Amino acid sequence: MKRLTRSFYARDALSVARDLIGCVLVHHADAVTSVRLVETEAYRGVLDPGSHGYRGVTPRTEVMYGPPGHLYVYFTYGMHWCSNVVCATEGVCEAALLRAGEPLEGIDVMRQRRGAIPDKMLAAGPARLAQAMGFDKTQNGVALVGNKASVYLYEDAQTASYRSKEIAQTVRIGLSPGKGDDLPWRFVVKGSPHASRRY
DNA sequence: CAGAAGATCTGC
DNA sequence: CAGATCTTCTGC
Repeated sequence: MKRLTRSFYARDALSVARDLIGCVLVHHADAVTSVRLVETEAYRGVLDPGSHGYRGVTPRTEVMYGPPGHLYVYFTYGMHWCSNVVCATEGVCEAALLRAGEPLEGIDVMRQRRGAIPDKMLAAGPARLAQAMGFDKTQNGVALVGNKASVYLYEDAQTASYRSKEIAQTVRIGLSPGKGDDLPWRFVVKGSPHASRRY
């Protein structure tokens, strides 16, 4: 297994989102939980009406405008947390939304967090994934790189096999008309039972 | 300072 | 298919 380093994140969000497919996301908390990503989306700051960073730096978006290789966690709809990895370089807002994954380690812990539901439902959606992984505002801004990181990503032998599966590139989910809903910046492993919706 | 929308999910 | 539920930002 090989940890993703700063140079992986220091690219445009579209490239990062695509290459995150098949990578493993890990959270070392009281217990260890991990998922293999099967669905991501790119959000591209000032280029992208769908991005929280479209209108520049605010208290909420400052993490995305910061250095790459950090986690951006936001709260929405009055009850959900969603997580992204920050891309590009400091001062440039780009991020990849972590939309769905296949549970690997800590499945029992994920069930404690999410309820007694099937594996394929534990992380099938950005808010479900964040809940299964135990992410909330505590993790907003944490570094994904460096030896002390408790949240990080890695690639392994299976990563290549996931990347060589058929990856669908589609429009993003949940955006209002005119807010970048026509941009094909979503990546999903075709036919994956762990995706937020079948494709 | 008020109002509206929101990168969603669950249960009816 | 509607309700939950509250943060964040915009406009006045």
